[in-house]
Amino acid sequence: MSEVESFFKSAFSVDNVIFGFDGGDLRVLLIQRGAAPFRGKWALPGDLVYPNEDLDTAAERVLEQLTGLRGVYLEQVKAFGAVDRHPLGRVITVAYFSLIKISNYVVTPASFAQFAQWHLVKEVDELAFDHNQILATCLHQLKHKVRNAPIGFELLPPKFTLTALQQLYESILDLPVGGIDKRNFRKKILGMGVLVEAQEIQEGVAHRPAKLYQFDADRYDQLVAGGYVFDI
Amino acid sequence: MSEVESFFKSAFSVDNVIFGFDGGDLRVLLIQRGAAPFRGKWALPGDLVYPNEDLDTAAERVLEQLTGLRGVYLEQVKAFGAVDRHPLGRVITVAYFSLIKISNYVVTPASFAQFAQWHLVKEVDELAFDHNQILATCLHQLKHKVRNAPIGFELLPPKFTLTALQQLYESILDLPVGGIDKRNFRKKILGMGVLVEAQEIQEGVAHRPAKLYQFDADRYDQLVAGGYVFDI
DNA sequence: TCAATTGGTGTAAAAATGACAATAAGTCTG
DNA sequence: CAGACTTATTGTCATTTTTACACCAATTGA
Repeated sequence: MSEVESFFKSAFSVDNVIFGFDGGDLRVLLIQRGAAPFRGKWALPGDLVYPNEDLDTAAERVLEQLTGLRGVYLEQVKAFGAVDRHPLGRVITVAYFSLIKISNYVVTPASFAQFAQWHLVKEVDELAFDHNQILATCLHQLKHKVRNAPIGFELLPPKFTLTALQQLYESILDLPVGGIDKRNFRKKILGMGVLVEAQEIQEGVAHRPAKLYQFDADRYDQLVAGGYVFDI
Repeated sequence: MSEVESFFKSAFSVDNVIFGFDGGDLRVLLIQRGAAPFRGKWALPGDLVYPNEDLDTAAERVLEQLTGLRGVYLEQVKAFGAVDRHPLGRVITVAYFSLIKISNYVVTPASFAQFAQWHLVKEVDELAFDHNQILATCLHQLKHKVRNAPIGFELLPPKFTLTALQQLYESILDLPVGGIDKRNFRKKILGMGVLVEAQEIQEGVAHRPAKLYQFDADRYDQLVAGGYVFDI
């Protein structure tokens, strides 16, 4: 075997850290492994990358196989390449994270998974491989991203209240309830000019109904084109 | 060949984007390839990762082989994994960037390179593989990082003038000369409390000599431990 | 000594942030 | 239907941060 050939003995995988939000809590989608190694352990949904498949395409495929979902926010975080991270050989993995609204999707476990389940991020226990480390890195990235890009809005219904939006940020950023000042939050978010009133009010609540707002993507794109940087 | 085996036909490499500063300009270290593919083309210094070598270790090795340098700032950026990015097979590469002071190192080209040379970042032409894309991504990362971590100081002599420091930021951030207000810059950087006066002044200049300052790493670590976030 | 060059400094206006509490609009219960 | 309950909505003031801006100081060299 030539020296060059000895290098072509490796594989790579993608691991998706799919964060989900259900209206109150930040969760992450885990599968219970149905095959060795780590059979029975919870793990991030990942898969080997096909030889003729781009990395980004592979990440989209895994996401779609697990959630039936296309076109959501999906971003590469980084590669994890410790020599001994996979017991069966040299496998580098590339981590992606995405963020979806749990209620929009029915999770359909892939063949290599016995179960797929949404776990509270705060209660995740020991995972297979180096997945705890990957999760931690992606969680850090998520917190950074949610503050610097308008990705949070996709987790809410198209029309939402400002209180719901505030609670979403408090949940993802792991702040106590009310950790953000309500008046200052409203001043800031409305001051951005990317929300428009839906001209409707909340229904079915046993108290004063709140106004509903919508995210104005066109307006946001305009602002970005003019150099605007989202920051909350 | 089993299905699993068919996946272990890939290789990975690291490509280092080594930014250097020579007192005035931001440069990047490129090699001229001495072997196919892309023989004769300029490329980022990279190498295949040994089968029993961690990714981070490989990046450090490549950096050391090219510059004789250890212990400098080195950070993974992301993986690049388009199917056709390498003409000889499926090779994913993981990009790292580092930042060094050009005058500190003598570049010693590795075997696969005919020449290694510092190129002005602004004048880099067409590179081998997808290296233009990698360079662009790393440059973006560098600009972000230099604003949020005190990595710029390592590019200057241990004792430096505030004007030199300001010019360094202007150069890396691609701002016009004087693009940063001198008074505001000094107020901000001195207000951080991470610079101490060296109690010396500049010598050999045909004008009023400037005070020299030093970066106080201990003080910076203290501040970080207390929650301080570098931001310029 | 004077011209040339770069070093060093303060202030005021504007903008952003952060702290803080009372009234409004509904539902529900008795 | 009155009163209790719950959440929605709104503004001000003090503080901090940011930005814009111009003159005198120190040295070299002709």
